[in-house]
Amino acid sequence: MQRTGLTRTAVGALASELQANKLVFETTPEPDGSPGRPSPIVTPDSANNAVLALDLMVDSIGVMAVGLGGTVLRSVRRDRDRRNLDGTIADAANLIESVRNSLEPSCRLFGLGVAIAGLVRDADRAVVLAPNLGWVEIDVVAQLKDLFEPDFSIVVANEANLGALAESRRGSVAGHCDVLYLSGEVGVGGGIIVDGRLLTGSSGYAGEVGHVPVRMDGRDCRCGARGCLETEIGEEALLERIGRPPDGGRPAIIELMAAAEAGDSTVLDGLAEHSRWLAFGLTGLMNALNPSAVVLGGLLATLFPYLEGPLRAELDRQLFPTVPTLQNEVTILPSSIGVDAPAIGAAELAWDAALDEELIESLVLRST
Amino acid sequence: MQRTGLTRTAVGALASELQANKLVFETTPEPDGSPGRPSPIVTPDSANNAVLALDLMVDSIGVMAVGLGGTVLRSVRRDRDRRNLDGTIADAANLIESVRNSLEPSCRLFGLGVAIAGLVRDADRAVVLAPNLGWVEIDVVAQLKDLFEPDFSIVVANEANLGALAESRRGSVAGHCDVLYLSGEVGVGGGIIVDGRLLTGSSGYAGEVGHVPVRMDGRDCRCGARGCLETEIGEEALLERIGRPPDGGRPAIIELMAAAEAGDSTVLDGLAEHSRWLAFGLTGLMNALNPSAVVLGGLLATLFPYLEGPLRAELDRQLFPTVPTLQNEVTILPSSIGVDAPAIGAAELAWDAALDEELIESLVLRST
DNA sequence: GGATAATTGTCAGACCATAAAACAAATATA
DNA sequence: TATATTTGTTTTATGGTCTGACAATTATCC
Repeated sequence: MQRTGLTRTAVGALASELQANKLVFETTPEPDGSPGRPSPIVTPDSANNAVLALDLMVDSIGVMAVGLGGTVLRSVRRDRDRRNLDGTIADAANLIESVRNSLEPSCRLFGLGVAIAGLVRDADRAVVLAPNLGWVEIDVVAQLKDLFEPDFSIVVANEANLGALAESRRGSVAGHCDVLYLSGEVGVGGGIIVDGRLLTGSSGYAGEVGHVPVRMDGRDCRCGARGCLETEIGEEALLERIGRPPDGGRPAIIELMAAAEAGDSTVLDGLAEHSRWLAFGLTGLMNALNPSAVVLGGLLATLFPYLEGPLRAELDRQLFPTVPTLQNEVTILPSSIGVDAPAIGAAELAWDAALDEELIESLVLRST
Repeated sequence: MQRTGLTRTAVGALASELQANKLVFETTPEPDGSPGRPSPIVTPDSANNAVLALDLMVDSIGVMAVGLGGTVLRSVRRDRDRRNLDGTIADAANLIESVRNSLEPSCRLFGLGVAIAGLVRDADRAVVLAPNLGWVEIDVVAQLKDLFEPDFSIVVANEANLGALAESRRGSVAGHCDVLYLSGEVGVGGGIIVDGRLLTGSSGYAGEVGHVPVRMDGRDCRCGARGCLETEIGEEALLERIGRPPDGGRPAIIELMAAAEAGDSTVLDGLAEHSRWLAFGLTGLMNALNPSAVVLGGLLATLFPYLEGPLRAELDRQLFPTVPTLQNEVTILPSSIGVDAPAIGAAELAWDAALDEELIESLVLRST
């Protein structure tokens, strides 16, 4: 019955402890036609137990409250128009306060997860470099901790890494334990899930799949290197490839989608070429990591209907073509969460930290 | 004192249990000048507890006996001259028997680890494809199990993956938890260590870093794809780059080393170009995985003195040059184990499986 | 509708690993 | 020789889980 290998006794003890801590409540189930005494359904009390998530993207700030179990209780997003650090932090603080005040007074908060479009050092959770935010060596936790109790748990991680976590737990590939996530906008980021856990690497910088080099004589990348995947499958590369000004932004993409819809062969050819470069980058990562699923986010999710065909065709040619079964073992899907993926991932991370602490706390309480 | 957080009591109980099982013995230590009662030194009884390792390489077969703690008790290698499956298996069986018979009669065997130059499916430990051995869908465990008791533990994994495991535990980067290993011979393989564990991926095919594509208009690869890293940094590519016949094999490499030693500028230029491609491939993997150490094996270890300079220079240009501290955080070293790395890794894997089983067994024994 | 089977919660007792505390043993130093 | 220091050992306590018996709740069969 239970996958954990625990007995009814132990499960019951744990469940009643969670109930005593008001983390879950039990309901009597609908009769389902099976014989025997029915098991009560334990439901996480998501309305009264939540974490906050903050997503600092390049051109918007998102704040969420996510209940235990993953229910999104509140979600707000506003444009990021104040481009200096203090202004961004102030806007974020205001959003956080408004979300916090909109929650029921009975709702307990267990932590804050922050998603950042930049490199986050694992050791001190500091932002080492966020080129698109204009940050270098910023201690985000220090900037935000005055909003909360002194011991309030704040965790920080890379935006795309958290997007990967969100997709692998709540998104289109929920249940997959080995996931490669790749999200393209102006910048290209990603994340790697191994055995259900986010791969952080030794310092926390893992998952920078946008900067896998794919073309030795390629364009200069904003990271300072040359020929990165980002310079081939980022937004600017796509627009340039199709003969549009590379700084056209979202309106240009919308126009491009319309042209593709109308069958514009220049645009479709450009998207096919785009797919080939995407496949080229994915092949290496898939051969190195052997994921069971690949999720494409951001612009790549938007364009997925036009990318999928040429992408699969190219992968068929590149992914160990001598072992044809290999290709069928991997699922390739667009993101199902979309722009909120990093925030949802940040909430997941905050919950992970909070539940770890809860566990430790309960052990300590027991021993006193 | 102890890193595990256990008390003296618990450590003592575990140690005496291991001693009762004749897995370890205790010795009185040399006086070291510090006050207090000295702790006895527990030493794994490597002479009386061993696993076997079999390494099926392209042109040789290696068999080892490795004691508890990693001591190599026996190691033999012979050329693989019989090219059919039955012949190879027969030779392997003979080698295994001779090694087994050479051990003390008191020595208990806890399992066999097999390293294979091919793709190994995790689910059933079968060899899906070993192009250089000429194998497709071979159940190696079935081929070998008649040599042993019916319930003898046999584990199988990819040769380069096991090389990575060996280097991360017993080799030049012992102690590092996040390691990228890349070994080049005719074929290029590798392995990825995450948090001290071998990354297998969802099906067991992870670590095929030789087939990361690096050049869209590159040469055809034996894997069926085009432009794989192997086609740029494999032995054949190196010889061709320097103007030698690509099938020169080891004699050609020895001659090439001599020319490099003598300062032949064509050869040195070729090795620098080789290093640039190596750096190109490594950059992507390092950005994706953020390892704390990179180990180069096989031909790349042999050539390391000539590759290191240009390799580091190229990595300086490619690895997030805007964050200069990043490059200093990673150690890059040649393999210190050499050709025996896969066999030692296979022994490690066999020990892992055996100790898991020991643990389970002791738990079962307790409860009866 | 009542008896039976099936399934699960709950309680009491036991077990096992570890922790805590006191004591013994072994070493260095004054 | 005495004392301090460090560690092994023994005894007792504790906490989480398992076992087994019993109670509770549902479906099905007659």
